[in-house]
Amino acid sequence: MPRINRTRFAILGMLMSGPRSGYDLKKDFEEQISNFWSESLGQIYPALGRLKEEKFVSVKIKREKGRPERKVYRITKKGEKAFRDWLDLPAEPIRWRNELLLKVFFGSAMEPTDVLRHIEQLQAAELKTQSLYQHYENEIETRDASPERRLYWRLALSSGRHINEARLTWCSEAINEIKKFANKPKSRKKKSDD
Amino acid sequence: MPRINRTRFAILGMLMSGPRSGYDLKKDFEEQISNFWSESLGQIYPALGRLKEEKFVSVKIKREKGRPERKVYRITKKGEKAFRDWLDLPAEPIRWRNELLLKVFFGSAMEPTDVLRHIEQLQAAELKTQSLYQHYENEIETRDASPERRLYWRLALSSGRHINEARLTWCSEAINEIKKFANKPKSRKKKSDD
DNA sequence: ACGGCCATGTAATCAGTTACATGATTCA
DNA sequence: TGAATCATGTAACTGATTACATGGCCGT
Repeated sequence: MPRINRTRFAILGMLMSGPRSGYDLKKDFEEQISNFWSESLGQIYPALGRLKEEKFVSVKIKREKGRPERKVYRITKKGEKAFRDWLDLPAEPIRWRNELLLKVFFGSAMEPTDVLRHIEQLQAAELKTQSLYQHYENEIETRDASPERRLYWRLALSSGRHINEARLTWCSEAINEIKKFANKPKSRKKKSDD
Repeated sequence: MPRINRTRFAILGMLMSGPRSGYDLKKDFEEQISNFWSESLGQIYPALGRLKEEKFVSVKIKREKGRPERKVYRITKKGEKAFRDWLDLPAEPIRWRNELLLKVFFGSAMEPTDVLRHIEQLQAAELKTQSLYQHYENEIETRDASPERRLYWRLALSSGRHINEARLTWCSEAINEIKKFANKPKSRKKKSDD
């Protein structure tokens, strides 16, 4: 069966909380859900065009002095129906493609120190992400949205925080295990120059 | 900059531990790393063709009675070099696209019970995955591989286990929070027929 | 003057899945 | 005989990113 196009529904979902331009949508995706979703402008603009043709959205051109022209899209009744129908469908499981784990899996083709380097890079990135979460959580509370919308926003964010913590835990464990392995004299290969 | 083709390196990595056919590769991807990687035959066969042209692999046709002809690929010195060069590069961060979280984020367009249904579906799937991990972990020990290869195999697997646990924790928390919200009389909408 | 942001869009390319096409063997 | 597995490949299509193209405004 053909896969459904999620970009369309991500856009419709955003338009549910008010009309926006393509450019606005891109910013909202990044500011609100970059944690688990991303769309490029190269997808957003064509998708908006198709949604327009199908009458899932309507457009109004807004001119404001001192700014370029903007095409502001508003979801229609027909669009809302389509969006709710999609919401009802079970979510498709994600397909993982994790390059770091692939490299770790092939780790025996490297020196242990090289594997450690890779994991430490992930660890550094995850620590950065971790420090962002507190910031995001505070920001939700400053947004003008209903308690219900805040609840779901918080839940989506907390999912990211849990995964982030899990990755950090794994990094520590993996680093320990690799060091333990590398220090066993029996298992070291050539290069005994230490 | 152009993205690098990871399929090629996933294949080369598999060939590092012995020659295989395209069909074998597909099975190995599924049995060993489906946890964080997947390749379809529609990608494997063309990729093998290109790797052959570039002299990263060599081919031998194997005929065994009672079985169709197989093309068995072996990594060359040149291929090993290319593989190690790729291993050295830092891994690119994964692009998340999580349809379930997208639906949860848009949860205020549904009844809380519908959001709960989605999360419970994820929970059921993750519980299934959880029960698979013990099985996989036992299997690693039965495989004919060096302690080093087993270590990295175990680490790649344990990453999945940590993420799985994190998702299950999140599911429980999310279910609780949504139920708490839905039971607050103030925040319920129409449909007071209970 | 130049960089950065606002704003829209198209084209080229790559990545990836599914369907199509073929054909042998084995087992029920 | 018909389904399942082994085995290889191509074609069609969808998905997604990046580069290209255009142009105005604002601040330094």
